[in-house]
Amino acid sequence: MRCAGAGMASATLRARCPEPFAAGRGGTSRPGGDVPMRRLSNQLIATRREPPADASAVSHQLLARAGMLQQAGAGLFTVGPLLLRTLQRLEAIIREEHDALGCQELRFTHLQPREPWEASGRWQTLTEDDPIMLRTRTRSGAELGLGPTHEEQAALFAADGVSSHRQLPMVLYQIATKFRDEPRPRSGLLRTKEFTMKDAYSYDADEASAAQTYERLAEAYAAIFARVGLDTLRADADVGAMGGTMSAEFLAPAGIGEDFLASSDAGSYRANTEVARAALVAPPAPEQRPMSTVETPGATTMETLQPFVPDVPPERMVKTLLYGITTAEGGQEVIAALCRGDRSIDESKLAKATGAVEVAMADAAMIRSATHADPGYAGPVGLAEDVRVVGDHAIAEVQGFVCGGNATDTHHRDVWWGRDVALPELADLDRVADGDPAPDGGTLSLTRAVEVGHVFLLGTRYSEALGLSATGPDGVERPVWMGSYGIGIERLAAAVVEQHHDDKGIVWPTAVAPHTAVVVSVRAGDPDQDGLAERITGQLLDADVDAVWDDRDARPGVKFADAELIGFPWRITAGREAAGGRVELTWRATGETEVVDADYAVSRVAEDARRHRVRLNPR
RNA sequence: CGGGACGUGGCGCAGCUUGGCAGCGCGCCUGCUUUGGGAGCAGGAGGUCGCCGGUUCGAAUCCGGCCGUCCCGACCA
Repeated sequence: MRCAGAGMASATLRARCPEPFAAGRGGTSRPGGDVPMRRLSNQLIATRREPPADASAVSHQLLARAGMLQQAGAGLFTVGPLLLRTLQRLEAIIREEHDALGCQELRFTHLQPREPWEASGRWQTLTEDDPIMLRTRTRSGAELGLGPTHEEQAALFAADGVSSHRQLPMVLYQIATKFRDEPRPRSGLLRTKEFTMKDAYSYDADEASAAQTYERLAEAYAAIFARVGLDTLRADADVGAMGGTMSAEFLAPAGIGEDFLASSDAGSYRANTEVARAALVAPPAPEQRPMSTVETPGATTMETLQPFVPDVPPERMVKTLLYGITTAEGGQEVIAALCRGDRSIDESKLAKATGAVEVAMADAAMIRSATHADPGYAGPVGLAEDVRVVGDHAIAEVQGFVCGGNATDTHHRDVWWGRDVALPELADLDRVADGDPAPDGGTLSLTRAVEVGHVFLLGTRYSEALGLSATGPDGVERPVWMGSYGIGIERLAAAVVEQHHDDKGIVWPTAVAPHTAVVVSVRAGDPDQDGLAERITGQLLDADVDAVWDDRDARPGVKFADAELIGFPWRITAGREAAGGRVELTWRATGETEVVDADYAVSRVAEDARRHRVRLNPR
């Protein structure tokens, strides 16, 4: 990395070089000055025509083809120099938005002692029940977890310094590596075992203040994703294993997403399908008639049942599905889950409602023992005593319904809750689907999406467990309200690629591109072209534009294809008209090209860069 | 963890059914020509066929075990 040189633009370029290399040393064989890192000929550009066979997600394929990524193992990736620049830009944007709110950056340890995890009650959960935390032992026998998250440490750090409400509210954050032993890493960078995360922790004296802080962080998240150029929606989410009182996630619609976002066309309702509710209209109750039994040979599904009870619509039926669940303590239990005949059960909601760690459809033997019938005839009336019954809220509104008779080829009709059978425990078990009525009066549609950010209002769980409290204005000491806020950096980059690409490659938004502009000299060695290209590169750098010069001795087609695959927002091409000081200016997103004076190209790109300025080295 | 697939030069793949010299495309190296959309010609380098064991005169190929990777599901802070 030598930085001296005698080329025409070397004075300006030299100013950009790291101090120790900025002076001394002789010339170079390369034409026109010498700022190696600003020349693609000195960088490793390992583009490929074809993606590795293991890459299936578009973002994984394109990042791998662009040479920005290399897989080290399942869910483990080496981030190449170009991708690192993008990650650094993402981090810079996140820092700026957090610092603007007065958040303070710090760094927790990756290795965390067992004891605080014991104190919060999460050691067992995270190392045994759902062993997502990798752990190890020191030579002296101390047990350590490799941090999958840092609530415990966040509570402990604050406990050491916070004692009064006057020090609050406060937000601490870090940007650091997280380790999670994911059972199934997938889709390239979207789900990995090791990744960079921005995690923030908020501290407030009371709930009202905590809710405000939570809201401000959520707004900052929206601002961050907007700057990044990622289309995201904020949605109500599952509080999950974190525990807490409120939670929202930021979902970036993308075909590869693991989450489903239910959103209303009326615009005011959005939720992850894990918690989404449809606004179901209760079917009108029929005239009271005594419960009766109907012979229904072979009617083991809603469709085959319908002809036997033609006057009863599916919404006036109650479906009974039997599940075998595994509880957190390892126990096995049979659950009868009830929903309306026209609806279905969301198994993740069922798991949450029953406290199950695992839910599976019951097998035929379990069904026979619970119902004394072949599969397909289960119902709430007369189930085996030891079967726990849980119903979706919507079934409470259904009366005079049809349900399985717990005898082969038999159903009951005109069943009334309270009269014929007790209304069971109720919970939200309903699986929402495309076209369902939304709570805000609109219609729900489901979209695949990538979860790029998640915010939690935690309450006082961790502060109580770890001794974090503050004295209020009334002189009473109370546990501090905490919140926790995460953004996955690599996943964010991958989501951007999922949303911004075309058949030629990646189309980075300006704010997060590895470089804002690439200057291409069409024929390496042509003095006019090289001279102009280097001059432009220098001018761009002086204008604070992150530019590189593709000075490689390669055919133009290769350079163009690489520029498009890597996805630089701007390409300035010094070619035929270089001698006259004219270049082509190409906007990657549209492919639009115009022939302009070099100075105009520089100012045009500089203007775009200014609009999307990201400070890579703050302070 | 359940189901499915795959593992052969750097990358993508064929060969395996029916055992008999390890191949193709891209990339790489050298030379000449070429030079505005992934160049042409000529020459060349590069592979313990994932690992271990078995069967066989002989194994990339058949058998067993193991490891690794991907996809679907389960799970997911």
